[in-house]
Amino acid sequence: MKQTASSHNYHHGDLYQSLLLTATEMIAEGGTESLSMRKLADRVGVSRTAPYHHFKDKNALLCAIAEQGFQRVEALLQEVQTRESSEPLATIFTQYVHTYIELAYKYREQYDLMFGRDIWRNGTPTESLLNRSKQHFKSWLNWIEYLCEQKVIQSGDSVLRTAQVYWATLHGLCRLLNDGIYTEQSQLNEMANTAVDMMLKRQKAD
Amino acid sequence: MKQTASSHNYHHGDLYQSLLLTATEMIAEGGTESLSMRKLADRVGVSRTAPYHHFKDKNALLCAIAEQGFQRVEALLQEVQTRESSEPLATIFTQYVHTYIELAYKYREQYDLMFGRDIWRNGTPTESLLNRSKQHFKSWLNWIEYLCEQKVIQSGDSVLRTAQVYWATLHGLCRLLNDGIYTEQSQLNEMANTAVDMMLKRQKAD
DNA sequence: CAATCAATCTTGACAGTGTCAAAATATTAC
DNA sequence: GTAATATTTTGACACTGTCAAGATTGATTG
Repeated sequence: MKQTASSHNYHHGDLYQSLLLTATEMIAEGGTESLSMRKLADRVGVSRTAPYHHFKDKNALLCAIAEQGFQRVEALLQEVQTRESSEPLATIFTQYVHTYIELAYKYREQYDLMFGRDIWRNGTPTESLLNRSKQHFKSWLNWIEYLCEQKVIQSGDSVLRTAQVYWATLHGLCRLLNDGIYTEQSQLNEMANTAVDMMLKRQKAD
Repeated sequence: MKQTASSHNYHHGDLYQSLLLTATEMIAEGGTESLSMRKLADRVGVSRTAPYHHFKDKNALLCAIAEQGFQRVEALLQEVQTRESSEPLATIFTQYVHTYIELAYKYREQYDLMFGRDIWRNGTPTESLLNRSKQHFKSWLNWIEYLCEQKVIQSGDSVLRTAQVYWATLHGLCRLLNDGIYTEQSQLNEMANTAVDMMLKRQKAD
């Protein structure tokens, strides 16, 4: 009973990709909680336990999705640095902050997953995810170092601490937005500007 | 079959308080996830559904616990303001930041609950919790306003935005710590200092 | 004191969850 | 074609939140 069309009889073909894609969709729709292995399997058209041959765990699946999120923010960071020739650094930094927040909001559920308890407290992050997240912070640190050298942003005693605090600020803003504590996005744009003002090196101070 | 001792035969006495207390303990031990209504009931020595006569929901129970957390931070904020006569404002502010972070770490699981998805996304915050959290931010805002007036901390265009961004920074730091992204507390003390430096009004700037 | 009522607690039940073990099926290698 | 391997399925288990109906108690009447 073989079908010439490459459709789903028994072996699905590329279940791995299908699972990853559909799971990402489901999370985008209703958050991590609305994603159950069983519903996912259903939606992909496969039995309950089939996913377990492609992902060891639900945790592993979540890590894979989070990893894609980190790829995205890393890509943004890289891309933004290529604009250096055409724009002043302060402008680029400002743009980055705004875009980061926009991304975190657009993919809010995935963002929550990336930094949330599901992975970092309940589950255990995959080696792969761990590497990618560390790598991303390293990229951020490098950029901040560069911006400090160029006297674009204000730095305290240690550049490392500065990078940490600035990222904490950025992350804090995103969480505020995502957790619905300040729901209005208009407010958040202003907040982002205030934050940027705080970070940028001032020309003069009275 | 009545017992003279006031112990648990059928009516427990003050189940409400017992539940609240035990649930808080369980959360402190293993986070929100390790708290199930059934295990809680077991531990208190009562049947599965008994808690439902004192808390409408698991959500309601969580909200009650979160509310206690807000009471604690509100108390800290109030207490800190009484020190004004004996210490300079900048010192008080610095102390507050450090204490806030310490509290958030000491009661990390409860802190996560206070600002986490469980309540603000999955569940729906109780009216009572909503009021208390709004009230607390108002207190914070008032204090920041005062500190701005006294030229103790740096302010951007809007005091409201400043209060929001500063709180976001503080909150971001706590999450970094609590989510185990920067596990070492020594680092966090330095980070707190860097953050405070960023907020305090500088005497001179070059 | 006895009887009623409301508060409180229990048992039973249902649908849902993650995931393990064993069996079934398809694909690939020889 | 047969054997080995990869993939999928069915069955099962322990766990979850919570609803409905019944049991037990303490308080409130007469």
